[in-house]
Amino acid sequence: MKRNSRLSSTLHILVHMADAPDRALTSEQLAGFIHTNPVVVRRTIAGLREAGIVTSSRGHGGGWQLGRAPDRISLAEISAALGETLLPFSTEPESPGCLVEQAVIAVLDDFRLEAERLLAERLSHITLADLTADFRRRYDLIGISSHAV
Amino acid sequence: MKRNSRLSSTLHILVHMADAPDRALTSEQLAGFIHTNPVVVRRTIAGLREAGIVTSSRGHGGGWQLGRAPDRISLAEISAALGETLLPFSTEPESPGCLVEQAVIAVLDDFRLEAERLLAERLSHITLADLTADFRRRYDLIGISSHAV
DNA sequence: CTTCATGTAACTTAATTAGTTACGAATGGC
DNA sequence: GCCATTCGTAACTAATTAAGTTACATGAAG
Repeated sequence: MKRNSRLSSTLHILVHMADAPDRALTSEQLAGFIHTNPVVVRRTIAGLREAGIVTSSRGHGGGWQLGRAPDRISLAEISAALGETLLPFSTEPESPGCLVEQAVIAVLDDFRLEAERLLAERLSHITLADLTADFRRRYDLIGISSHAV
Repeated sequence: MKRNSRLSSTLHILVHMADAPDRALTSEQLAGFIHTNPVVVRRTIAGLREAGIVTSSRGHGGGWQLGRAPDRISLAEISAALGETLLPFSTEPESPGCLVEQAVIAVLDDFRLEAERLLAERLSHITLADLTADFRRRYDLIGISSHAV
């Protein structure tokens, strides 16, 4: 799993879970999808469990399942549950007392606040169901073209 | 200089340059403002020179100056010249051929495209002149309150 | 009571970036 | 011409962060 791909890797995993709603998938299986380690998976999606996006169970037949219907799980919630920041830049003071820095940070924080609100709003309209629908569309297309050839 | 503070550090530097339009500031002086090394400064703002945002000159009296008026330098240009990404997540394929991944990346890239357009648009309306104005406002306020006490 | 699975701590490894040293190339003052 | 100054850049070191790994305790199912 690459450095900044926690969101896409997690979505990948979740779509697989949405695609097998009847059974629990183990961290080992999930790790296989994104070519990583079961422990990394458990660590990564631990926050999703706390947010109710997924549930986990131990022992025989245990593993991971969605906590609710895919159309009620938005990318905004997923991103937040992963603890991801939507904007990459920091605005922590490094020279407290410097008025130039204060001005810079004030403007940047204003922008950040507005931007994060905007991005979260947009992400809240994209659900896991949209992703699985897109996946199925691709799946059907491949099926058709395979027949055609 | 902290890890994700390249944008705010660069803005800090640029406001100082805008505040001294008559003379060139050396990388050493600029480094002092953000508590780092002259070489780090030169490296960081090298891209701004290529973008025409700043100019540099060597030798006696050399150093850095703004390449044009502060009200014609937007945060969008600065951010771009720094090579900063506006969104932090990666969408590079790690399992080429996996339809689930393709669906995830397609949706995420759509979002990214739209989001980057939006953020850049907003950043293009904030100029260095806005930052210096904010700085001067703070400066005057402190002056007044100092007098009052 | 054995097997399978998660939960989590602790450690190792890899990648990235800041910081540093060093030196070459311009530039301007004398 | 020569020297001080300043950038440009390469090469190296150090610090930080996140992934990967190992190990083991906990709990559930048969």
